[in-house]
Amino acid sequence: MFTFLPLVPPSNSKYKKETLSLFTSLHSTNLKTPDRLQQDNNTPSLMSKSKNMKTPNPSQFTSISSTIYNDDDDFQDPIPSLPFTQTLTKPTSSIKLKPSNTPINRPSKKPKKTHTLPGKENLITPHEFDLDPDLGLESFEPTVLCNKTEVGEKKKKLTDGFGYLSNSIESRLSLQSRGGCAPSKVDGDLEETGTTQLDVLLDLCYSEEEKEIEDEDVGGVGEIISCPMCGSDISNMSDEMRQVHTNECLDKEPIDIPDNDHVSEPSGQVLDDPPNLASSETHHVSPISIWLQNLGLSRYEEVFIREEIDWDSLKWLTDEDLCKIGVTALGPRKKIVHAISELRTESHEEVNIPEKSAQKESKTVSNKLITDFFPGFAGNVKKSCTTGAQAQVGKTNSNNGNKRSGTKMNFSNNKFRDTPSWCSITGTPFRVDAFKYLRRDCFHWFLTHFHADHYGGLTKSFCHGKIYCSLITAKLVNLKIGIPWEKIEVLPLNQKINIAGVDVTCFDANHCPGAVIILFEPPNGKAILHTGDFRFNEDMTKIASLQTRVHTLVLDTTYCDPQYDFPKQEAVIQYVLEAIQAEAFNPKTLFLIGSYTIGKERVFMEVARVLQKKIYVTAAKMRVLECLGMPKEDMQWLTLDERESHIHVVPMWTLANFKRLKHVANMYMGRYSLIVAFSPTGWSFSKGKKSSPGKRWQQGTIIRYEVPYSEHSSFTELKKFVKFISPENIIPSVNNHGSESVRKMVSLLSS
DNA sequence: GCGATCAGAT
DNA sequence: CACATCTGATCGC
Repeated sequence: MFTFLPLVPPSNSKYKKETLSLFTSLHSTNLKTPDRLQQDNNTPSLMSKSKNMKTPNPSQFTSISSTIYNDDDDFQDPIPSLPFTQTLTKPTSSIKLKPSNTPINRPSKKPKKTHTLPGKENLITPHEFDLDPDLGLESFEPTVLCNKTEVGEKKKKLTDGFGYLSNSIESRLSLQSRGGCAPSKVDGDLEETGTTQLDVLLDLCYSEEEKEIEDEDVGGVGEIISCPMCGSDISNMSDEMRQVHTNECLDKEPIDIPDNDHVSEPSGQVLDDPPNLASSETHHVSPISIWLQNLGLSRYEEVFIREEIDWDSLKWLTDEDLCKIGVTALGPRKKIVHAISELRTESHEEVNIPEKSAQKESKTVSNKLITDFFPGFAGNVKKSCTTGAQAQVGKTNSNNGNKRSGTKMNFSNNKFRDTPSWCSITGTPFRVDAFKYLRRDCFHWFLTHFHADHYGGLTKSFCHGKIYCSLITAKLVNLKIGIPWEKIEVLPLNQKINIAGVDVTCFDANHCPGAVIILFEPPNGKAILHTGDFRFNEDMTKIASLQTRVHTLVLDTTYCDPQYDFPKQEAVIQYVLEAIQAEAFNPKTLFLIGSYTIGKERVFMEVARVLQKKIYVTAAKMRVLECLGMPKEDMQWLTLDERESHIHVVPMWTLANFKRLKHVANMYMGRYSLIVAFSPTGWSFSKGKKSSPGKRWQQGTIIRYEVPYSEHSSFTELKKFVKFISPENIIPSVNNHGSESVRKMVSLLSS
C-alpha cells in the first residue's frame, strides 16, 4: 500500500515552540498524524517516483503549469513583462528560500515624516493642510509617527508565525489599557452623522478652507472657525473632525446648494433630485448635465440639450430613443439605460410607499426589519444613509431600508453611488473597504484585508490619501496592485494608535492572512467596531480592548443564518488529511488543493506539515506567500518545482467543476492516473445536513471533495461574538441574506 | 495598447 | 444561496 514518506525528519519541535499561531497549536494539539504515515516506508513513494521521472525541460514545465492552472490569471505575475525565463531559471533541484524579491522592506525606506505641515504639500493634499498646526497636527502626525516607529520594531513580531492569526499572548500583553475617551468637543449628536453626503458643500468648505490655509500657511492660527451650518465654534477640532461635524449639520439641515460650480463637480457627490437640481438650473446647469457627468458621459450633454430632454422625460427614454438621438455606442447606451431604469425604480417606490401596495409594502417592511431589530439603528441608518447606504442598488446593498424621502439618485456607476453605511465610520473621517466609493472628501482609507470584494476599486493610481492596513495586507497591496508604499500606512496589531484624532486599534480577524478587525474610538465616545471579514474564535473574548463599550458593530454577516453551521477549521483539515490518505492507494495520484489569492493557507500548510510532504505552488503564489511572514520552517514545505510534489496548490476556480478538472487530467495524462481535488469553501454543506465534514464527488478518475472550510464566522459564532460585544447597533456588512436572517439572529440573541 | 471599469459568469 | 474571483466588452488616455 502506498504511504507518504516523510521528506524531512519530523523534528519540528523548534518551530512549534516559536510559532504562537493557531496554525501550530492546531498542528500540535488537534491534528493527529495519521498512523499509517509513520509506517511502511518500503513502499515506493510518489516522491521517489517523481524524482525518477524524466525531467521536463524548463519550457515544458512552464507551459504545463501555467496552462493547467491558469497561472496567468490570479496567481499571475504582477509584472507582466517579467520574462518566464526568470521563473524558469530558478533553481529547481534544490529549493532554497530565496530572500524575497518583493520589496517588503520598503516601508522603512519611507522617510519618517516630521512636522511638515507648513510645506508645499499642505496645499497639494487637502488632508495635510487640514491639520490644524496646533491641534490637528498634534493629534495626528506625532501620534502616528510615534506609533509607527514601534510598528517597525514590531514588524518582526507581527509576522512571526502567521502574524495574521495570532492573537498571540505576546501581542496581547502589549495591549495598551484603554484610556477613557477624550471628552468630545463637538456636540453630542456627532455620532449621528453620515459622512459623505453633500460633497458639494464640502467642496465649498474645502475651497474656502484652502484659501484660509493658503493665507495662514505660515502658521497663522487663532482665528475662530465656525461651522458653516450651525455656527458653533469648531476651531478646536482638527479639520477632519470639522468636516465630520459639518457633515452632520448638513444631514440635520438639508440646505440648498448655493453654487453650481460645485454642483457640477463630478467627484461623485450625491445630488438631490429635483429640488437641488432645480436650484442649480437657475445657474444654467441642467440636472441632466450633472447626471451625465456623474455617469462619466458628459460628452452626450450636447445631445440631450439639443433634444431638449428634461428631467422628467429622461426617465422614460428607451434604448431605442437613445439610439435615435445619437447615443449609438453600446456601452454608454447601456449605462444610460441602466441609470434611467434606476431613476424610474426610485420614483416608482416613492409613489408606492404611501399607497402601501402589497408588494411594495412587503419590500419596505423587509427592508426595515434590520433596523427595527436594532434599537437605534434605524435612526442611524437614516442619517448615515443620507450620505451613505441610501442609494445603494444591486447586491452590495439592500440592507438600507430607509430612503430619505427618495430624493437621491441612483447611479449605475458604482463609483458614484453613495457610500454604504458599513463603509463609513460615523464620527470619524474614515472609510473602510470603500474603494469602490472613492471620494475626495476622505483621506483615510482603511482596508481590512486583501480580498477582491474589499479592495475592489483600488488601483495603483489611487490618489485619495492614505491606505491603512495591516503589514501583510500592505505588502499584498503593494505587490499585486502596485500601490506605492508612500500611500500606505501600516497598522500594528493589538496596539492603539491615533489617527486624525481618533483612536484606532486592530486585531487579528482570523480570516485570511493580514485580515483585521478594527476598533475605532472617536472623540464622541461612540466606539465602532468594524469586523471586516472575520471568523470568531474564543480568544477574541480575551482581548481587553474589545471589552469596552461598543456603540456600533459593523458585522460580517456572510453566514448570518442558522442554517450555516460548519465545523471548526481543525476538523475540516483533519478530514482533508484523512481523505488524502484514503485516496493515496494509487501512487499516480495528483492532489489539488484550491486556494484564493490569499486564504485557505492553513489547509495546504497543515497537509504539508502533518504529512511531511512538499507542496507545489506557482511562482506568483509563492510571492504572495512570501508576504505572509511565515517562518522558514513552514516555507520549507513549499516548492516551485512541480516535480517535487504531487500535491499542488491551485486557484479555486481550477477546481470549480469537473470540466476544468478534466482539463487538468488531460494535461497530466500518463503522469497521473487519478486526480483528487479539494475545494475548501464555506458553502459546501447542504442546507439540511449540519456540519458534514465534506462531500465527495467522483467522475471517472477524478475525485472532487468539497470541504466546508470557512474563513467566516458560522451563525453560532456570530451569535457568540455579538453577545460578547453587545453593541447598541449593528450594521451588517454583507447583505446577501437580507434582513430576515439578521432579524433571526437578533431574535435569537435577545432570547 | 494598456489600464480601468462593469456586467455577467462560475 | 453566492465564497472570491474570472471573463470579456468597452472606454479613456
